[in-house]
Amino acid sequence: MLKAAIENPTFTEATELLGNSFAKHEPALVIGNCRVDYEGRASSTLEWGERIVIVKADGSILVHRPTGYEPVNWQPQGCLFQVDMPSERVLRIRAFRRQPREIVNIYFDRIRLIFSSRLDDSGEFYLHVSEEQMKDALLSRPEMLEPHFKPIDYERKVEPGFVDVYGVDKDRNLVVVEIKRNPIGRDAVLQLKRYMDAIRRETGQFVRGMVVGPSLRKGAQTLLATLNLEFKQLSPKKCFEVLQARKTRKLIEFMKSER
Amino acid sequence: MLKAAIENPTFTEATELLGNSFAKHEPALVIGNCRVDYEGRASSTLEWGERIVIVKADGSILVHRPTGYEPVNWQPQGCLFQVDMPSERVLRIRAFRRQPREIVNIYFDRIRLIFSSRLDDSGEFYLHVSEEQMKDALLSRPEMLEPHFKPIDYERKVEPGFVDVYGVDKDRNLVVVEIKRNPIGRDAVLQLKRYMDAIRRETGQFVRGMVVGPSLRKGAQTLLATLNLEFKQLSPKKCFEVLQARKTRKLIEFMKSER
DNA sequence: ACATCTATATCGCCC
DNA sequence: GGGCGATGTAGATGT
Repeated sequence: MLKAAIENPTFTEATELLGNSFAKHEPALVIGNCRVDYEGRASSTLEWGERIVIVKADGSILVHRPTGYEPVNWQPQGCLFQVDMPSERVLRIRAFRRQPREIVNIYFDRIRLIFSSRLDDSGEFYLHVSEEQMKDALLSRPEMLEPHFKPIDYERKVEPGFVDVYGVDKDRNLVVVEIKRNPIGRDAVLQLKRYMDAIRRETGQFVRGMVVGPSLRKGAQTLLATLNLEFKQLSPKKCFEVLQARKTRKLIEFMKSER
Repeated sequence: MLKAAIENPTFTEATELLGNSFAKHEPALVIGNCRVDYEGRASSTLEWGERIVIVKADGSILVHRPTGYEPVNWQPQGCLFQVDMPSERVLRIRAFRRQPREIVNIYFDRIRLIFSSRLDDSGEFYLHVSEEQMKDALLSRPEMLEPHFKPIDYERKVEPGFVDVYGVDKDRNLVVVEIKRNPIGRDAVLQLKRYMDAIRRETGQFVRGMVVGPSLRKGAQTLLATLNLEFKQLSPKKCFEVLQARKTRKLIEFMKSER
């Protein structure tokens, strides 16, 4: 049984551990004194120094210096790794990538630490300004949609699904709003159209339709014009700020009431 | 004396090692089961899983999952670190940044490996462009040589070898260009002279000669003046930037078809 | 596969 | 410090 971590391993130990790691597509980590060559779209050399090298399960590799957010050398996922000893005193890690054809060679003359183990990471990652939260932000500040817009209802059930936000404009026209967190495509526009048709059938009134999101995708622009619908730019960032402001306002009110 | 690396440390050991590391602004590395919260321009949560955390000397921090080129959470350089134990079973690393105000909190419930040590890395990093690529860049943007310069051919065969670039200036004088990636020495100047002589014999016309490269070495300067030749400064970095514009390919294909 | 757009982009340069 | 541009950008999404 191989140990997961070895401090100051011999090159033979390191070669064995890394070879095994690459074969099993397990992540690995090497800290040591190394030199790095890159050749591909551009080419680079990095002279001797102590760095942290991370080899990942998906075939990506990162070389990190002791400072700086960005890796000094890297290879995105999908490349092939090799480990060998060009001489008794050197261990080489080779990361090869096709399309574009690029190679990163890392030569170690001293290894301080080597670690290799399966890492069990199935935890979900959430970026918090969801479509739901964007809706909350818009309800909290309806004037972000347009001046004098008044929301009547949200997540209103109609034939094909739920209307995100539903309200009236300054001329008392009904407005149906479809919110998207990501750039708006043709599908979102057609979804809005279906909701509008349902609301029009239900009320018998003229209905304005608006898609709200960070930006418009190529095809959506023309489709909007064709269907005579509108677009209002609203970024998750802006919504995040609105929600933050509301949270602090509520906190202040709460503190006042407790006083 | 603290060890640089500890496998399966207790939280007390880890807190001590990391506290020491942060105080001395030394890089540190933690591998373990953790949960991550981010709050700032946006906000995010990452649920439990095994990851690699790198804390750097300049106040940057990276949280890497076992796959993917990019860190799942991070903080750029210049933030403040804290380590503590909110409970006996949890170790927290806190990375705080002002402007924009952002916080990353990492909670570990198990630490597989911890490493902390000064890393000695003073090695230079060079981003290269080959002589060939410099030629491509010059063909792509001939005005970099001088205004109104028009290339006619490249790698043209003459008696002693291949002329890098061959063209005409705004007064229709022939121009022979010799490109070097490294500082230009006497040898490169003499090489250019031989090419010029060959072209002059071939065409019977007056020929201007120019060496192009990042800089001139001592002896080359005087030799250039003696032979009445010219030097144009052009760095590999500049060429690299031009090549990124990607106009090169089209021009070369055009010239190939015209040759 | 290729083009286009986003990013907690980061990083550098200039003002 | 703010604005703009480059990045071996990487990564996602639509064609």
